[in-house]
Amino acid sequence: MSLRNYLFSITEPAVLSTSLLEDENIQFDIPQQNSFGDFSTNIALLLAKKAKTNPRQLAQKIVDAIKYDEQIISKIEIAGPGFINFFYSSGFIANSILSILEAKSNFGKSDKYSGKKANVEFVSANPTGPLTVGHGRNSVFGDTVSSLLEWVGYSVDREYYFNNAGRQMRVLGDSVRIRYLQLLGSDIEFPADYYQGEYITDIAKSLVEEHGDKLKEENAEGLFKDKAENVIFSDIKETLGRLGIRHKHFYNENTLYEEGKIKSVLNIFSEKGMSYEKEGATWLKLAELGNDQDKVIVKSTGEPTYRLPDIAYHITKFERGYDLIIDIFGSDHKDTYPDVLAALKSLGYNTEAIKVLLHQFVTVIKDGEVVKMSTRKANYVTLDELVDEVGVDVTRYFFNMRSVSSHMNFDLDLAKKQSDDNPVFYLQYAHARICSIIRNAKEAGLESSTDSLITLSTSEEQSLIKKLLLFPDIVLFAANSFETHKITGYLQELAECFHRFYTVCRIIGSEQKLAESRLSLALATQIVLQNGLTLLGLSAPERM
RNA sequence: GCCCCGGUAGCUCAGUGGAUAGAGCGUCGGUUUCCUAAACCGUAGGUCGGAGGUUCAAGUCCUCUCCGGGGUACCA
Repeated sequence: MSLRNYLFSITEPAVLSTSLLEDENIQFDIPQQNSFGDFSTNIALLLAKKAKTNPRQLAQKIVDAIKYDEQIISKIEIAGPGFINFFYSSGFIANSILSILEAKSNFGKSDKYSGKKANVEFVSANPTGPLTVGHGRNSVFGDTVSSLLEWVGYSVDREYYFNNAGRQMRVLGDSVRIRYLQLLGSDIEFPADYYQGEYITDIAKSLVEEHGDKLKEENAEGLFKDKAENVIFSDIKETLGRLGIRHKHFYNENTLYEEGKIKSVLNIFSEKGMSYEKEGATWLKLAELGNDQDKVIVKSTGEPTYRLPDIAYHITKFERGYDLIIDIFGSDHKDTYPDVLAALKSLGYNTEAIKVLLHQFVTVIKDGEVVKMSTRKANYVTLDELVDEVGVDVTRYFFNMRSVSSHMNFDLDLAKKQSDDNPVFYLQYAHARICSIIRNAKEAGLESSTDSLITLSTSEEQSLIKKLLLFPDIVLFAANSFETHKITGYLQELAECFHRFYTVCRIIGSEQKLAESRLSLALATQIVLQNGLTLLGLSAPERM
């Protein structure tokens, strides 16, 4: 039982006994100041009005009714306007690290959602060019959210949705074709709105090498497009692979056409009277569903707009039996998904199961200037270049350390310059330090023991243990809110607690029982650091 | 016009309606006969964009407003 759960178990009956608890949830916060205890609740402040009494009197009444184990809780105080502050006994805290040492790599995991299936769709960039730093945020965040969900029991399928047909891809194929002709000496002009990137020329070069001038009469959509798609897609997968990201499914939009799912959705809309024809196009009655206005789902050219396959695609996710469906988009998709959700809802699907997580844009700053990202204009910094410069760990850490709702500034020069002094190294260093202690202890013949954990009583030791015990709560909280930056923030605080402990509390050379206990504490810290780093997809180095 | 996100220390950003608003980097100063100084300790730095309101309590919730970003297609 976590520390928080124990408090709930003793406090709820006490509050109930005052006959005041109805729908109020008892919250336990960790106060900023140690003098306010290990945990604090404001329940008396919230219920005072209902109880027609003042908060402090009510708090006293509740405290009097709390039955607790004095081995666990050392004291309960009322403070300020009516807070109830709980102090755990230091012996109980110290012995709690047993749970960490026993759980090992499972510490922090829970089975809260076991048996549930989740689908997390992310990256989903069409194969028109290399992944950029902008895609990096989506990729890393999506992968980490997936891991978080796995840690709380979900079975997670990572999915990549792509489209290798349509106008974009025609332009891509034609871009390669024109570069190919230019390489063969043609003075044909390269249109300004075609893909300007150098990778296009590279692909054209390899075609020249493979086929000579035999492709002069080929059209854009055949070999040129296919070659471009294959090369680009394998680059994308390689980049993701470097970051440790592997999708289980690559879902091709084309499948929806081949399997008749587009037609079938169209038929349903038509049968239900949800669509109509106007000016040669097919419109969906979104206004009736509470959205701003009706939107086109099939253009007058006969081509569907993106909404139609998106709807059909999400239907397949429901059909595939997912309990939780997560879509990770950049903020530029803000106005597209409400249409899809409204349509799905009207078809009887439970759209509560769909969570659309929008992340704000990454502003890349290079040489002191903002880089305006555009694949078409070849004005971008690729994700590969970023990984080359700062490494996998820094890249993953950086994209996970900010709330996704915040616009992120990514100063490349700074990231490079600070790579020796980066926050990720701070916590990796804590891990390496522990590994070093373990090596030295072995040499000195010191073995860890949990027989006298009660000797861990200094404020540095106690703070560290309390921080360690918090990990499962943080994981669950982060998973429920899909916030990976809660994990990076927590690990940062944990490393800080450890470094302080390390500075003040010597292990090897201390009195035997104390040394054994402190070594146990170091081992427990190593477990939590390693688990946290693993969850984020970062390495836990043994030496630095 | 309308919709979404942001505005908190010099910079980048945390901050469950709670007690004296925090961290990292940068400033300035200190710590090493001792398990890794990629560390630790201290210092300075704030009208939480602005104005109203709700509340015992507002950086946090509501209204209005200013600034920056994104969107508002028969593009995706």
